Order: sequence, then C-alpha cells, then structure tokens
Amino acid sequence: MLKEIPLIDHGLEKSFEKYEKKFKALADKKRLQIMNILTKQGSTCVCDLIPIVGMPQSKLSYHLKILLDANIIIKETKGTWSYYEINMEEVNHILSEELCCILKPGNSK
Amino acid sequence: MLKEIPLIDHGLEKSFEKYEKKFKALADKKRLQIMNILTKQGSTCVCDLIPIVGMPQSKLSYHLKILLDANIIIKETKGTWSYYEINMEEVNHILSEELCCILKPGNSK
DNA sequence: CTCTTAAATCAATTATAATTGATGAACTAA
DNA sequence: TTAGTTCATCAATTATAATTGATTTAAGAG
Repeated sequence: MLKEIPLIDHGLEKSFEKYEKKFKALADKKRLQIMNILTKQGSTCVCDLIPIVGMPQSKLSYHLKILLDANIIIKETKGTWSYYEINMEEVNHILSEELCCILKPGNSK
Repeated sequence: MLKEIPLIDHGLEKSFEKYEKKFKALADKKRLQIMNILTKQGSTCVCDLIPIVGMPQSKLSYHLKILLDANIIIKETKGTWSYYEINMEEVNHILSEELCCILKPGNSK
C-alpha cells in the first residue's frame, strides 16, 4: 500500500510552531542567564532573583513569563512568594547533553 | 586554594550570546521548515527550494542567510547555483537526539 | 558583446518583541 | 482596619525582525 506524501504536513507544522515558541524563549541571553542561575540555585523566588540578575522587577517578571509559557521553567506559589525552577525534563527533551550542561550545576568552573 | 566565584562570568556571557544567535535562527517555523526540507532532500539549490517552501526568492534568501550566519546550514556555490545543506555536526551539538529526529529523513511518516 | 538565469542585497514598510515606570491584586502582619 | 511586601500586568515607548518588490551582482549561453 502506497503512502501519500502530503505537500503540507500538518503534524510537522504543529511541531514547528511548538518548537518555534520554545526556541524563541531560549533565544535571549538574559533568559539564558536566568536559566543558568536557576540551575545553580534551584527553586528561587523572584525577590531573590532580582539582585542576582540585576534587572528591574517588571522586566524579570516579563522574561520569567516567557520561559514559563514555553514550559521551560515551573512556577510554584507559596503565599506571597513565587518560586521558579528549571523544568529539567523539558530542557533535556529539547537540548543536547552538551548544551544542557550550561544549564546544570558544576559547569561554571 | 579557594576558587573565586565571579559576579559576572564573562565566559558564560560569551556562551549565552553565541547560543542566543543560534536559538534565534531556530526560532522561526519557516526556518524549521527549510531545515526539515534540507534534511529530507540533502544539498539543494535555492531555485529548487523556492517552489518547495513556497516563498518568494528574496524572503528565502533572507532566512537562509540567518541560518547560515548561525552556522546551522552550510553553503556551497557551484557556478551560478548556491547549494545549501544542514550542518549536522552543529545541529547535533545543540539539539537533543529526539529533536534532531525532526531534522532527519524518515520521520514524517 | 548581449541575453538569461541564479541569488544576494537594498530600501521602505509592517509586524513583533523588549523596556520602562506606574498601577493593581493578593497575601501577611500589626 | 491599615500598612508593607511580593509579584503580575498595563500602557507607552523604543528596538528589533520580517516582508515586499525592485535593483544589483555574477555566472553561463549564444
């Protein structure tokens, strides 16, 4: 039985849109820095991130939201505090072992 | 001997800038489509790509340049023709095995 | 040389993303 | 209640990226 090769593969198109969003989230050095800090620090609240990353709160919130919406980080709210951490499962699914290393502790030696 | 932990790690900063560029190149579904076609087709010239990807020549050239500058694809010129192909080594260094699969033949079944 | 084709580049427009300071919502403590 | 804190969101601006059609460069063919 012959398999039809469609001109436009809608499954792939969906995939490309999904990965476009994730790569967009990764395509910013400030967000890569945030990810690097989260991998070093583990779960961290926004108020502690502010002095480390050195950016105003609204800006940090903006970038955290982009990473969150792409499922690259996870948020957990405890009372007034919001704790963010890397979604390691997701990151490992996207990035190479080599690249994942800059997002894992013990690399910045 | 104690190791100093710098507030700003310039080595990491350079890395982040490098990866920012690569992720930016990947962060577009049209470019992911181009990459997918190049993995299926192998080395392909621009004039053959135009009808496959269905975009005007100047637009295609623009997107190919972004992928080329990020070292994600390789260009080889033969006379009037320019042939492009995936830089597999680079792609494998960045992306997970799982994700590399959408950029390898035999996946679109 | 001229004519054609291939592909890159340009300039102008349009679209998308990032930054900023201010405001608002939700929780805690007094 | 009131005041203080954490964080998200808003609106306005600025910056960056994508799209378009036209032009340009370069390589063959005749």
